[in-house]
Amino acid sequence: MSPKSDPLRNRLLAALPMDEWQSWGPKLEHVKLSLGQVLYESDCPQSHVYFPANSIVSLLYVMENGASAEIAVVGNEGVVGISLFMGGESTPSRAVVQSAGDAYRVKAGTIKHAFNESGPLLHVLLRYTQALITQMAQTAVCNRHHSLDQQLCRWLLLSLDRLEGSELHMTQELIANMLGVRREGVTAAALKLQAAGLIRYARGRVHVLDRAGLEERTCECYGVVKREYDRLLPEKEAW
Amino acid sequence: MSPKSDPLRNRLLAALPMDEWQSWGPKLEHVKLSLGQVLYESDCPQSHVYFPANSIVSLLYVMENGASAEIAVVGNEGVVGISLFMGGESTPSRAVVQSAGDAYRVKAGTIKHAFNESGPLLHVLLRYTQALITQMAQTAVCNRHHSLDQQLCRWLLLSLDRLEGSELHMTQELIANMLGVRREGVTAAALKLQAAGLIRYARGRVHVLDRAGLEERTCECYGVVKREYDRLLPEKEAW
DNA sequence: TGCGCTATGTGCGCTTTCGCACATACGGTG
DNA sequence: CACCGTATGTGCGAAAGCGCACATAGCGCA
Repeated sequence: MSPKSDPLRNRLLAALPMDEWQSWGPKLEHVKLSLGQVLYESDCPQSHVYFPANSIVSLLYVMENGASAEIAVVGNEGVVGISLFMGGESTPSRAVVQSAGDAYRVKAGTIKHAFNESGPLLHVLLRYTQALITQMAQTAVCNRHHSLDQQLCRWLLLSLDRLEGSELHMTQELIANMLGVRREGVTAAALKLQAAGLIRYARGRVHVLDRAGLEERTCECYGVVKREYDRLLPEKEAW
Repeated sequence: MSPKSDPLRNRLLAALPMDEWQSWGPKLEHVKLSLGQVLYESDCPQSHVYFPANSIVSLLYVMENGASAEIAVVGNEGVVGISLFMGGESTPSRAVVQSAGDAYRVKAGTIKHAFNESGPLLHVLLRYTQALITQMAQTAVCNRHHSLDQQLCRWLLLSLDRLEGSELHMTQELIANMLGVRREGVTAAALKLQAAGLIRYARGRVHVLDRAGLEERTCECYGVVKREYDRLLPEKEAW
């Protein structure tokens, strides 16, 4: 096998024990990735997982207005298309080739089959992990592009979704810590929300009066995260 | 079982099929989480995975200067301590209780044992996923707290690590897209780096002249991500 | 050789957020 | 009920980044 077509150039593949190679080797397809090529589109079913050799792939989130932010980079240390084995099938981000080169890929069905043999707990946890990853990615995007006001709305809604009732026990100081901003900034944003009649608060208690109003005022990030959680972790159905 | 001590309040646990309950039920320990309680500390071995019932836990990254940013929130839809089943054992973030309440936990050894039965490919991919997650988390932190100059250094280094040689084919426009900033901002930052003799560039080609210089100028985020990748995906050793 | 496209450099006013200093106000404790 | 600690409100000037407009400059192709 010539070095140019050696799957071992990918470190994940290289890490597989010899006996695994018996089965995985024949399933790998060598492909050339060209600059700008899109390996998967946001929310679309993915056909393969890609193991880059000397290419680089960017995972990026494209916002409704077209602006974008990179969430992560993948090179020969990794794999593109984790949602296929995480169980979610797709993700709300796009994978674009940032540096042309070689890669190896495996069909979606093949990789999924390998994981379907594992237990139910595994599947539950992996699906959850994918939702969590979406939340992290969206946090990064939101930090970059959206106003403190919008981020506060997002934060309130995400917290509210995880609580019974409509009251949060949380000082502005604490919220500022969570969002990574100044306490004064949170004060200013909270004042606006209160003036708009969306919340009411005092000394470490925040009452959400108008949930729909918050949803209107927040950025798309909240919805993206919410929908991913709902999609990946539905209320009851058997997964 | 009274509602107050019902593990089914956690949606992940609720999603397990009945026959799984036979084995997992007895391994769950009911615990009260109090406000501010730290479930695990950055880079420390984690003793349990926690399934929140009506409590909320924040995952946050604490920077060297003490400033912090929340990476994600976990409530009854999730689990705290994914690194235990991802294979990394620890993560560079901290888990803090944001809203007191009940949770159920399982000993680290128990959960790890359940996963050790699965195949090597699974383990490789899960470990990689954890590294990727760290990169996303750090992106979020970096977007919030660090200057464009530092972020450009981080980006160049992360890309360089994934390439042979010291040249990047990438216009400033493209880099701006990746970082989610204006092209002019990248121009300004690149000029500074060039003036400092760290890089040289022209029309879509960037030569890195002084890698150590970039590492000095970038924020801690690069190092955090790099070390996590090195730790989770070592060059050769059998995992 | 010269034209045109694309990449890069620059100026300017605006907005958001920061850092700091300090004012106010609620509420639990003695 | 008075006090004090903590929570919240406010007013600066400074800095970073944005949006826009436009200037310059290198490379490829006719």
